[in-house]
Amino acid sequence: MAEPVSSSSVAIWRVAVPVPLARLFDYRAPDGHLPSEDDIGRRVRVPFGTRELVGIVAAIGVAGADDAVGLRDAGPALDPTPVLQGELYASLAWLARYTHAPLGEVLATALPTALRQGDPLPATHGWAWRLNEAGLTARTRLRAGRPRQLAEFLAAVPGPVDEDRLDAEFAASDTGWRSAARALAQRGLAERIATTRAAPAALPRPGPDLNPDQRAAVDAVLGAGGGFAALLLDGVTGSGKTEVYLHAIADCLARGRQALVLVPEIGLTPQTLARFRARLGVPVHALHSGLSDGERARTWVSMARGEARVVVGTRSAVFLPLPEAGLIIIDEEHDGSFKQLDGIRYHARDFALVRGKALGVPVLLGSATPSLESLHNAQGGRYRHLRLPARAGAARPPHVRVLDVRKRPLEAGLSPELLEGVARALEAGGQVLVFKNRRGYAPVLLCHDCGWSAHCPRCSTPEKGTPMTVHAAGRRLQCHHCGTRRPAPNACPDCGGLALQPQGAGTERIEEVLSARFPDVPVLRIDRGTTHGRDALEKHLAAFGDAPGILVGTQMLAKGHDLPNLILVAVVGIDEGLFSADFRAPEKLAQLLIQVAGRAGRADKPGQVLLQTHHPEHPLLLTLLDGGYAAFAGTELAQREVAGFPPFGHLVMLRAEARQVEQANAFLRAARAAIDSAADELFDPADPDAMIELNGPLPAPMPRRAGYQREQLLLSSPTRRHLHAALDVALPAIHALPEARKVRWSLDVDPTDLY
DNA sequence: TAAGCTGCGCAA
DNA sequence: TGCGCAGCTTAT
Repeated sequence: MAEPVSSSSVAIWRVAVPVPLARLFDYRAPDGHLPSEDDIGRRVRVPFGTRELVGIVAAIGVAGADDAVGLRDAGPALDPTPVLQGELYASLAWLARYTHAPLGEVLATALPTALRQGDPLPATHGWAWRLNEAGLTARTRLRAGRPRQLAEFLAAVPGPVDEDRLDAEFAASDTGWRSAARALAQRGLAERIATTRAAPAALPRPGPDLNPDQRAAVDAVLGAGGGFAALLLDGVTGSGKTEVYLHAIADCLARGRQALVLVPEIGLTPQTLARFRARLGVPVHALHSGLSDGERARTWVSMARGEARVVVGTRSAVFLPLPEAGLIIIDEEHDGSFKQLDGIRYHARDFALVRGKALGVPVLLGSATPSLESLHNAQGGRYRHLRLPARAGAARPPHVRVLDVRKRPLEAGLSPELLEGVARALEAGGQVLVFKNRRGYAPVLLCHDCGWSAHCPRCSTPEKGTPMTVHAAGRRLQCHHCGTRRPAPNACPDCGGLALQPQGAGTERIEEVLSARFPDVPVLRIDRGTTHGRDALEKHLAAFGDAPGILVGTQMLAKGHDLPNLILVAVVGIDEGLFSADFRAPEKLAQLLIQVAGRAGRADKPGQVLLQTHHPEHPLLLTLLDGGYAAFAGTELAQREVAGFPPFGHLVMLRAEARQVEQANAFLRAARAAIDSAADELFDPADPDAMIELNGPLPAPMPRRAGYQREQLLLSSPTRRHLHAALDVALPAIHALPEARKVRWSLDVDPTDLY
């Protein structure tokens, strides 16, 4: 591979630099360096303008001395071997092409912050504890207690004991072993020593027996024979998806392979980790935003070295190296947090599938409410569809009752029937969850007599205007999309009735009303206002306990911490979700309703769900109640097909923001012209799917944010290929537009939210 | 994107 | 003449 470099030629590194420029930059490699394919993927510090940046060698070359004259010198490579290589490097290069983002930015995004900044690779050795001579003799004289218990354990196990093993061994204790170890060390009885960490052998502990459905699902994963397969595990809440994961991971570990589990941001709780750790018998690494840069880099590197075997992580964990990959799991695959909304706008679930295919390992997507994309793929035979219909144990699904609240007197949006239901549940000694997906202010002005609600005259989809938000104690209406304001009408424009009311309060007002009405029980509000930080939700819920009480909150409550005594879920304020302009709103609402309803009655107590609405005849609700999520998905997919929306059509969103609307608009008009001409150039009359539809420029649903005017241009096509081909042609021209200098713009392939 | 130009308006 | 700053150019 290495070519001799004569004195008249120099080795060139073509470096991917983390700047928004879609090209590589050439540097001279250090004197005497023999260019090698092994350079690709190594980090290198390079001068860039007046700055110095850390880039990744993306290609190598040799130049004659004359050609190299204009080139600057790269610093020495920061790594002896590539940090990004093999499948990961290739998949990231694919991602750069797919997202139309510069390779340097994509590669930088994939690296943990510490490595991105050029820090040396962290040591990944582990620590272990052992008793010294003094400890061995003194241990029997120790007082009963945690240090004594630890000393006995260290004495009973031959050799030093890894901290990971101690973590697993003492996982159940609330105090842990670390303070005990410190106490022993202080008395000179025990010592901590560094260990080189080989890949540990798995010692899984048996879990509960699998039911036939779970067994079949596990067999399907194992039946993939270690090759690529996409499997959709479609299982209702409480049907035991995690057990399937654990068995599949245990098998993966037994084959000496690594497993990666992606979970939504809210799903990575200490309880989840504890369950994985207790069962798998190997260290389970967590990767999430709450960790320090150092910890993230350590996990990344130990995965690259094959030392770490299992990682449970959020979105960015999809960038972990998997040199000995065996299995990738995406839990709650429908969850919106897998899509990155700024920077490199990747979708972790979709990228995980790309990686699984490249790695030749099964990818297991789990959800009680699968995304329509995944269901469509399952129906088309691209994914294996695995179902877990039964709830584990004897628990029955909750009974759902719709409360038609038209013409009913409401207090903070709560009907008498709902309040009565709450009272009865509390009297029965149970807990109640009141779910309201808005906090802060009244989101709609609604006619109590006929169901009319105020819509913005200037913002609309083809079918329906967007609801206006009530401000100033009901005196004013404001559109959150375009900023339009007008006084609230006194009478309903539809029926002339005078029963116009700001509809529903946010969670705060609901909390207030419920506290006043039920002063004898705790009322706990859970939303982004009261609950932020990693473990805040778990802590709140743990403190809430099992005694009768009321939880009020937003979608944060749809997940997390099992509440065995929760016997009533009351859902209020979903009406605005029924009429949202976003084409994904029905899907999100259906998923949310199913998820939150699934929280009721998990133990042996039957659960009840009260669904309060002004639109009891809304097709979404009827379909969902009648046929469940599967029926909803069927009708919704049919509508998506008619509208040409995903998964039948493919979208790309071009967004622009500027101080003046006209600047954003001018840029998008010019971009549209560039895309139009690219599409014309590529148009093949023999291929009717080749057409690209352009929609815009239009104001973004939230047209003004932080002082910037935001406009957008939506591209859609029945096939991805044509969309990408047109963008490949048009984007260099768009980058070069004079109008582009006056705006901040971005491209979002497969946008999940159209704003 | 971020740093460093250039050219202009303005105060002295 | 010296400054602040907006608007541009440029990155190997």
